[in-house]
Amino acid sequence: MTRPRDERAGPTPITLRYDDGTVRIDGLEEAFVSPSSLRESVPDLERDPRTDGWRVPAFRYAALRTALLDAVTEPNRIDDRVLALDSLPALRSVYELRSYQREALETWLETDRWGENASGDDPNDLRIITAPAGVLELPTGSGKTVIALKAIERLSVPTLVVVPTIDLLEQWQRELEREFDCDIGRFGGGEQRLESITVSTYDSAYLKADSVGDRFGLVVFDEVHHLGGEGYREIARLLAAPARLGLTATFERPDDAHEIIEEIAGPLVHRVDVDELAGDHLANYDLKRLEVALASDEREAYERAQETFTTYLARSGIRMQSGSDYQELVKRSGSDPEAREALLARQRAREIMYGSAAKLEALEEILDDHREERTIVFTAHNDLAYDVSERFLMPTITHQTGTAERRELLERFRDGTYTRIATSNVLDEGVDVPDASVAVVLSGSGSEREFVQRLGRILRPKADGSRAVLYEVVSADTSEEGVSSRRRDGT
DNA sequence: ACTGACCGACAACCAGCGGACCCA
DNA sequence: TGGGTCAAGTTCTTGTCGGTCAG
Repeated sequence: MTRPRDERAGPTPITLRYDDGTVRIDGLEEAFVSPSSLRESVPDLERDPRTDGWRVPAFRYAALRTALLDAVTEPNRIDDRVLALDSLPALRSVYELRSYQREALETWLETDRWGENASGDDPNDLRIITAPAGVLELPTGSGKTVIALKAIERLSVPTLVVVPTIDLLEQWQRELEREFDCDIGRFGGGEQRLESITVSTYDSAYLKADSVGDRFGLVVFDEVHHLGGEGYREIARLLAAPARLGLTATFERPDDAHEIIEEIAGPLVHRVDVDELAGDHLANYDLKRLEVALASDEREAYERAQETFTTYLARSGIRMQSGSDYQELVKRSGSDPEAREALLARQRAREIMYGSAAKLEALEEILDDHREERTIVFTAHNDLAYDVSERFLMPTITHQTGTAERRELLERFRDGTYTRIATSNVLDEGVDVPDASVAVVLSGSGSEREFVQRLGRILRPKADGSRAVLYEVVSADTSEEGVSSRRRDGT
């Protein structure tokens, strides 16, 4: 299928093509456009010695196009062949947005950075009237999916939706099929099928992006914080899609990789806080923190392990003030057996304070207080999850739980056969967990993201309007107090 | 069709105390 | 002078996920 060449374009137009995750630019010098002037808005413009042209990573396409339209007097001299978009039936979504959802969507739409529509005779350009790019931060349970569905409807352009887990892959596929009544493609879970609207896992998108990067006008990154990973960020770089929407409940990352996400997916443009929605669209909630003491033998073992750790630090001159100091310790442990011993001792200390006997006592009381309520108990380690399971006779889900068993347990939890469930990190993200009203964080990391996700499990509005409770059980006089305050910094 | 084993990716990982050095 | 930066050889362990392949 060839497109008619524009006769009025005069001699040698600038040609843009998609090529393996990049945009190839030919005819720049012939049109008297200086590459250095383009570099201001397209920093990674590079000469390609093999083709004697220029090249940018595909994610710069929108910026490149805008810059070129500014630099060229006659728009016709740009022959834009980057996107190869299929036609799409008119999309109609029946969802009514809530007011905060509408506000988020409109803010995102206003981030348009598409240049004026240039070569108007190309059906491929006409489809895209705007190219917004940005990230929305909204709490779990606030209906992020619905906003994305509306965004897809508004742009009505072939769209790739990228999600972290197979569970989410299936949820999105169902939603999209129901909403738009057309075939939905799928990359992931053993299937590689391209359609105008396609859902993909991050892993499959990583494998396919360079070959299908010209087929979408819009890309939606669900749980966009994953895009900060070293490998996953390539996905966004290889796609030419000028419109980008990122969704997450917790945008900022401790490693500052959100700055990279802003570059490749768009800046954070709108955020809604949990407390703005609590009581109205989400359940009201209480946070309770219980401190428990270590038993004397635990205390002794804890101090001994901590001692081993700190003595090594003192002897080796590591200051342990920031993350890089910790990295340093880890590096040394590769060659220095004493450093390794110190790290293992620290690990033992953590296991002791995370799984102390008194925590199980405290849990017993909590469970007594909430007998008939649906309760999820979270732990940091599988061992503790299994301990809880054994002592209180409640089912456990860890990553070792098979898919069939996992599905059955969640189903029974949903229908009320089980009112309690214990889990490690499995249910933090991406799994469709039935609503609960009580969450007990028996142990966990200092991650604010983990905390927010666990809190999200109890925030769906209750039918009777009752409040949800999240308990944190912390070992007193241990470094867990610091861990606990770190994770709650954002709330 | 499902399962288990394997692999790679990702994330969290954080006593406190100072000292040498560089640059504006 | 005052304030910010920061070591080297490439890195602990645990937990979780997706993709792949064999049976």
